[in-house]
Amino acid sequence: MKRYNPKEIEPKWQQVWSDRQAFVAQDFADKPKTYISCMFPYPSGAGMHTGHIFEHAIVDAIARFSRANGHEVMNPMGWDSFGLPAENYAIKTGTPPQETTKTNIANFRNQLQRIGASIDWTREINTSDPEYYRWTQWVFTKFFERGLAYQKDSLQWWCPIDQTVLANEQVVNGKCWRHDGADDPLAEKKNIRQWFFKITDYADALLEEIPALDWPDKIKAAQTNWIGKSQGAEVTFAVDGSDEHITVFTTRPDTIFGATFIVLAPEHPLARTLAVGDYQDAVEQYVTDAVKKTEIDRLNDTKEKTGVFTGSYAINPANKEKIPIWVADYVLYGYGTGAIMAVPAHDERDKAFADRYELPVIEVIDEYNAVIHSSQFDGQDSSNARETIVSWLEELGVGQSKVTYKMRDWLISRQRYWGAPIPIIHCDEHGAVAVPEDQLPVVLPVVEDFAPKGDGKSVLAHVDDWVNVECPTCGKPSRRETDTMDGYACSSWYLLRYTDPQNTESIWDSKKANYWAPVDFYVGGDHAVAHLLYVRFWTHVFNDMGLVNFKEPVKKLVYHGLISAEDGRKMSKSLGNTVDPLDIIDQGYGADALRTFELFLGPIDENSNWSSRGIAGIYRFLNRVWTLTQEYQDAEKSQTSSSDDVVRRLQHKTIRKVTDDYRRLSFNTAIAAMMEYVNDLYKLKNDGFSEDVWRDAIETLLQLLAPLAPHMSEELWQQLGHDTLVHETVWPVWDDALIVDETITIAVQVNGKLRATVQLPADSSEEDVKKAALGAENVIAHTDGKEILKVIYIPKKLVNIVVK
RNA sequence: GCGCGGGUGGCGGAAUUGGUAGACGCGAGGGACUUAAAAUCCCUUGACCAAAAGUCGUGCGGGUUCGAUUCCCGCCUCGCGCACCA
Repeated sequence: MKRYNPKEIEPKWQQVWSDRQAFVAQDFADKPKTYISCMFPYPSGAGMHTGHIFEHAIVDAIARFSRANGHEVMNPMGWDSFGLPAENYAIKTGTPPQETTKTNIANFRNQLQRIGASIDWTREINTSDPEYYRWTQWVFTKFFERGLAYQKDSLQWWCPIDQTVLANEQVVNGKCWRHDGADDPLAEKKNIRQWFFKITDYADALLEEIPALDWPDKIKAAQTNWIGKSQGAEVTFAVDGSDEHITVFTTRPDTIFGATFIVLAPEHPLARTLAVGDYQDAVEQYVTDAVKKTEIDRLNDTKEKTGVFTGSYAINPANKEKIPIWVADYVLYGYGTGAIMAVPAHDERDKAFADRYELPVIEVIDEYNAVIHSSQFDGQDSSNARETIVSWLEELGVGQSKVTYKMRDWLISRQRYWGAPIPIIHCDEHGAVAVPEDQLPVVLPVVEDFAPKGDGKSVLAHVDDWVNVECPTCGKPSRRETDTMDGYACSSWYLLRYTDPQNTESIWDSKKANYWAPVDFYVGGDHAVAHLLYVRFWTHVFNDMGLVNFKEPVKKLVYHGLISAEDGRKMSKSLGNTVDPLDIIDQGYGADALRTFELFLGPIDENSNWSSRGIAGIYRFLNRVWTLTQEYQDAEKSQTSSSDDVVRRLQHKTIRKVTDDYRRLSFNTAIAAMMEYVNDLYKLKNDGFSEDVWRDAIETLLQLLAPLAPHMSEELWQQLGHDTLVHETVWPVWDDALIVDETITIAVQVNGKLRATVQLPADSSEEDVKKAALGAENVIAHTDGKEILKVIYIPKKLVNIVVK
């Protein structure tokens, strides 16, 4: 009898799959298609740990299941290879990111091959490949043409020592992360010209599609929140004794009679100009300090609201009252108009502020939600008053209804080397000019020294022969844009590139994109808003450009949990608690046990922990499948066996259960069902093997198992005499007639408590069942001498006898 | 603070539509095989009880129902996301 040896069979089948090009996806195949993808990885130097393998085990199980169900499956792979770690490594070691990326990709590819992932490697893409980012840049130029890419000044963190822009998370205790000692200066805020994508133009379109997405509610809610649409009004307040006006945004125009002061964000242009007399110095100081705070700091200061009076007053257009104008950092410049009318009676934050600075509070909504102290509007329902007051303000010419979003435009400039260069040339005469399509890609030049020069620019700014070019429009000496694009730009369209990855003429052939996409299953466990919103945004634009005939890129989002280390902490190299998948495979467990085990840990959308003991249980199970198949092959087989009917029934029940579980992506219960099946077959084999029924039972098992443990399934499939791959045979179908049990077990309750179970023929009538239930020994004991009020009958399940 | 999920044996988890709570696995205990061990196979394993019977038991407190892990109300608690968005 052959022994189960994953080390031998796994490389063998990986080679066979590769030789036969078993997973190459055919365009326009004459069968249903399934397009499935994971969120492509950043190829880090550390490689993948067993936590990462979870995602690939899910993808591969779905891909193989779909293939076995007669679908043409595209399961591609690519690399999100631009990013900071490679660049920082280059700064430290001088090794160009191009090189480290290449090495890391080779490592990732090897890991995926060794777990037996059924990937179509002919579609491999890599975001840092010029042939790829050429089209990222092309999209940028199209966005630029459409007014969706634009430059504007924006306040950014700046390190005065390194003379460089800092990301929010690089500011520690108000100082640059590299210079946060006691003597080091505070980081500053500087106005810098940056590139943005106008995602706000698509706020409504993106919001509208959310309800129809087959995505987890959690992600849909997160995106809805992020877009943050709110209906309200803009109201203009005149400044007393001045020509200036302040426009505020409010969602509660019904409370305008209760507005007792105005608050401006510190960044608001009028904050300084409205400061008068003795108040000027304090306002100046407050604004300077506030601008320096990160938004995170402002958040932490929530408990204590601070602000300063400008000395100026505004006129409340509703009641003509003179109300003071304050500056406070609890008002954000980036939202609404950066100014609010404060209604302390009906807003907690305004109340806290009013309490602290002893500002007046006027109630304008009573406990019945009716408007009071509001002149002609008194008595109206507050929600009704929202409309009538806005109409009134409109008539007065000081207000209009207005929709506002929390979402801001997407800042995409990065003063970094390792990214796709923004394809723009700055000309004195023509301003920002897009690099013409026939001059793309703008190839990232190889440099010697990757360290930032301290001027806040990417090192690209110092590659003179790269930077200095002619203006495409007039030919005069001009300079290239030296910022690169946010990595999220590269990942916003890769799912569509997979449909036509080698196209050198256009970003993709629309026929191919429309055939494969949208993605049927997109598997990931991260990026609830950022990437998953950006990829939707780009696809909406592609739809407007006529490049695809759909708006939404992802039909079903499979959002999985994370597998942490055995100690319950997140797996990380620095904690030293990672588990290397290749180690597990090489220890002898093999890839099949690894994959199956990870899917057995629990429901895929929940978090779980790695367990070095648990995998042994799965390995035992696979061994039993192996042994059973060997014993069948080696045994003297008869034509029929006494347990044939039972075997057949179990087989069909298991097909139904496992198929159903796979369809709802409930892999842990599918595995449990197969274990039960194998355990049952183990007992039944003592009755002897019958040739056909057992062959059928075992072949079914191999087919059901193949999406999870493909190597073993192929091997045993071959041993049983097949020369095709497992998935090339049609997925087993169950016969309902064979599943029906001959006897049924009925639970018998008395007053809802289980007192007995009775066995009856499956076709017993309601009367028979009730009779048997009432006649059960222990039931008689509990009903004897009591009045039976009623008998509840649930067919094939239970009888509940209600007694007094 | 708001939003979205969770809380079931020693542990991971199952119960898909309100119908026998604890499938399957891990761990533990016992047995078979073995000179012995590993491996393998079989049995037991929610708590109380010697056992049958019984009682209790799905975070806590109520409710609806013949019947609630499942539905409703009010809490506690853990995780994740967003966070002064007017």
